[in-house]
Amino acid sequence: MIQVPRGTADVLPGEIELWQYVEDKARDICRRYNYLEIRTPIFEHTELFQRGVGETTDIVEREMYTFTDRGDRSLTLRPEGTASTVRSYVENKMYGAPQQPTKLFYIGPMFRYERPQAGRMRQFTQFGIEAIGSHDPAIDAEAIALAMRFYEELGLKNLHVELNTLGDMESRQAYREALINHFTPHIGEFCTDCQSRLARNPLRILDCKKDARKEQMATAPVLLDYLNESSRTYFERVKKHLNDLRIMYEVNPRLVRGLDYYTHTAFEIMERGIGAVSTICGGGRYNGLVEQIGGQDMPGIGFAMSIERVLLALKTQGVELPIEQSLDCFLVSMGEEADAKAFTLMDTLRSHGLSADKDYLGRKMKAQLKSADRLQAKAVIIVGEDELARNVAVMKNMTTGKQQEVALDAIVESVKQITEDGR
RNA sequence: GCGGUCGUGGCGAAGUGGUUAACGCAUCGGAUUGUGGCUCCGACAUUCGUGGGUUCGAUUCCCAUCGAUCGCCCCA
Repeated sequence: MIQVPRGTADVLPGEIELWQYVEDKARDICRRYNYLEIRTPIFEHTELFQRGVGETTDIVEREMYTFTDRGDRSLTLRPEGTASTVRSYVENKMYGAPQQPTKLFYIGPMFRYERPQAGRMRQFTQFGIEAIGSHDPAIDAEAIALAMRFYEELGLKNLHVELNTLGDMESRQAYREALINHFTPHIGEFCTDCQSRLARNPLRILDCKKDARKEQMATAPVLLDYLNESSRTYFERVKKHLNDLRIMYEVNPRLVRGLDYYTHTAFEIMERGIGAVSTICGGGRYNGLVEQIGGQDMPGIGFAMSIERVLLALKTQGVELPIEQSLDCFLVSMGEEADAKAFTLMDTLRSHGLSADKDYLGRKMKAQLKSADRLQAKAVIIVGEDELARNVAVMKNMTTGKQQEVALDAIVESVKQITEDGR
């Protein structure tokens, strides 16, 4: 038997309704915050991610689905959405549009070659936003507010925002060097992971659980001391805007996001209980990225969240989304002629906007009623030979169980009456 | 990339080196010859992820492989 590839999954009827609800909610929230949807290709030139995400990141070093096409081009299934969005922004000269900043959102599949576990798939779906072209700290706060409102309206609780600043490029660079100088003399005592982090991303060493008690950890330089004045005030203003919006957050100086392009604001939204991974949303500011990808020097901020993890969080929190799926009308028929009549009646109902179905397995009346019940049909129309002869049908209200004869040319109204009663 | 656990009908789940692989749910049929949700009766795996090995014999033991799951790394 051929199975789905590892780390991928089918979303079947019964679950797809949850996806649709969550995606509809995302689109509605974005509409209110005036972010417009963009769809970019699912694969891009490999170079885009190498430059955009960063050569030394785990994503680029070991997680990309890269292949060569028949034209000998190196292409990669997108591992995240920001690089593609920024590429499109530059390529389509969106910076020239009259309305700035450019505020975009996307929902779509991303791909990373990893060992699957709870909340981590090789193909997963991200909902993300990007605001490109503004230095205003308020827009950083807006991004976080948008995400939080989205969760709130879905019914998620007990989320917390972790916030940090990485400073501008200058501050970040200075801090990075300070860390390297600090750890290098003792790196032999650290775990192998940390040893590799030293060159790649020394900020990550601070995050290590194994080496957390080492003396060098306690004495390590603190990022705050390396922030220049403008980076510091920027962070203060982001926090003030969040306070103004009454969004609770916790400053976590150890929050270091893995992608190379982040500057200034970095944040994660966490939810305990969806497995080993509790980050439901991650984002931050990327002031160097647009230029890195070949555009002008334009600031940007965005976040991405995985729909899979949102769904997991909803499940672990026991949130019931208001999804109703029921059929307006099920047609039950006995005999060949009546069956043909039911078929055309059904078509009439459908043409009037009602949902309707019938049996196609030649089953008995009892079984047909059972189908109607299982489909949660609000109304059932029963047509047999003698009703047919008199141009009527039995109209049954499945909620009350009551039934009465109705003229065939009045069934649309009759079904509508029943479906509207149910509301 | 590393480590743990697991893989029996549509789903859940027992089981044993030896000639019939429990049970529950679901499904279908009947009791109820034109009426659902309850009840009762009946039907439903030549087969135990796949491939190979050990054995007189394997679903049960061994190896490999694929997959699931949990954790590490990292991330959404």
